[in-house]
Amino acid sequence: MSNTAPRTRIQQKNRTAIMAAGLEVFSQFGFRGATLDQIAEAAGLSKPNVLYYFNSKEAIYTELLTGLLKTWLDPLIAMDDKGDPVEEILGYAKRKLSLSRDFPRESRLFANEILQGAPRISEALHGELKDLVAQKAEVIRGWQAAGKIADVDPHHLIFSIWSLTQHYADFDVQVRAVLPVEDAFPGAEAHLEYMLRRTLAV
Amino acid sequence: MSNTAPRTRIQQKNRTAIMAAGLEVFSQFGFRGATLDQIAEAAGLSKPNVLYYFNSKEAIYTELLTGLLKTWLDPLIAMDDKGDPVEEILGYAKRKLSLSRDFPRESRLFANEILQGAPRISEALHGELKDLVAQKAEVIRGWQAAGKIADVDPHHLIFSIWSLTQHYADFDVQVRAVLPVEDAFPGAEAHLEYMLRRTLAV
DNA sequence: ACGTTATTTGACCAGATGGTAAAACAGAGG
DNA sequence: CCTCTGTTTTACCATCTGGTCAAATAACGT
Repeated sequence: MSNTAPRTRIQQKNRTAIMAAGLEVFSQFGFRGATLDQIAEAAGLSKPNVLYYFNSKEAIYTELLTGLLKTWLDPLIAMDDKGDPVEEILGYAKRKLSLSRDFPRESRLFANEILQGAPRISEALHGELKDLVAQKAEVIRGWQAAGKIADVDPHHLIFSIWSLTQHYADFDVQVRAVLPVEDAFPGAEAHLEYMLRRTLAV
Repeated sequence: MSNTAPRTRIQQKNRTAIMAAGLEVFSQFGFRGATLDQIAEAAGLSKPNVLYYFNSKEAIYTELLTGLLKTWLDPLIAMDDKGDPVEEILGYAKRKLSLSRDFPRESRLFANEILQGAPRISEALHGELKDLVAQKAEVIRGWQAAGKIADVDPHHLIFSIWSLTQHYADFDVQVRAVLPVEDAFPGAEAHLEYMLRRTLAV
């Protein structure tokens, strides 16, 4: 029943509700810490009813995860080797930061999976992700060879963008606890832009 | 039995073994995902024997967590307002990166706790941590007023150091999957130093 | 060697957890 | 009204989980 094409309207609705509930619960407790009862309650369904739409707890989780990966890679894919180097990299970083602002639970779900050793996604990490990063690292090296940006290690540059942006979603409660202002994102974006412009300047 | 002062040598040994096992298991699965059986097995003890030394699963966890917090704050405490600003900040960042290299499980345990909403440590976040950061932010503002470093938001500067350094411990499997070299840390340190020097330069 | 204390074990328990089976129910088409 | 398909519920199960208890065993001081 966990196929891709939902038939009826009610299936559509309930599958969506379960996915939303799963996102909420898995992102907070990780795969092992989350329970079907929690998910069922959050979705407003009974547990067996949830299992009518998804074969298992794991089916919900993996479907969430794979759906996520695409969203997570898209901003990097959009980085264009024909654009202005600094603006392309900055644009990528800002898109990534927007993801943290608009989809914090998705970010935390992903973070949880990686933290726990990525048992259900390591294949994609060694495949899709590695390839994409390698390809974009080449683009960055091209820009560096042309003298357009400073000579920093492309992989670590990408890591630094990941970490700087995801931090505001994944460590949200810490940021909130420490920061004297309500909304962290305006300051975060300004700081991110400043750091990156300075780092990339030739 | 979860007091601070272990009496006999055998208590010392077993409590240490349990803490080590707890660190291993909790850092991988988070509090809810970890089980006493896993911890007991990792410690080479029976489950009731573990509970002879610690009253509960939670007792192990909280003792780990509080012990950790100190280790985590020390590098920031050591940042001296009387030293050279750039070198002080860089020194802090490097000490933090060393923690990620030498104590990755501790970092992941902490990350797991924050990710899951920090239910058992939010008090410390709003107290000790917030105060310490506020105090060091003042130090940084002092350096900026004296024209020694660039005018970046002190809080976000600290966040960026946290995220850049912890990334290599918390997202270890991702870094390993993507990076074409074995050891990420030499490159990470060089990149971190480069970024920070450029960011802080007046 | 002996009694006392510290440690370890095996048996056990109540509740939670992922999952199943079958019956009850709802809705659409004839 | 009836049947067929899709949906939901009730009752249930095996296993796991955190934790307890009392008995067995090891250490230790004398």
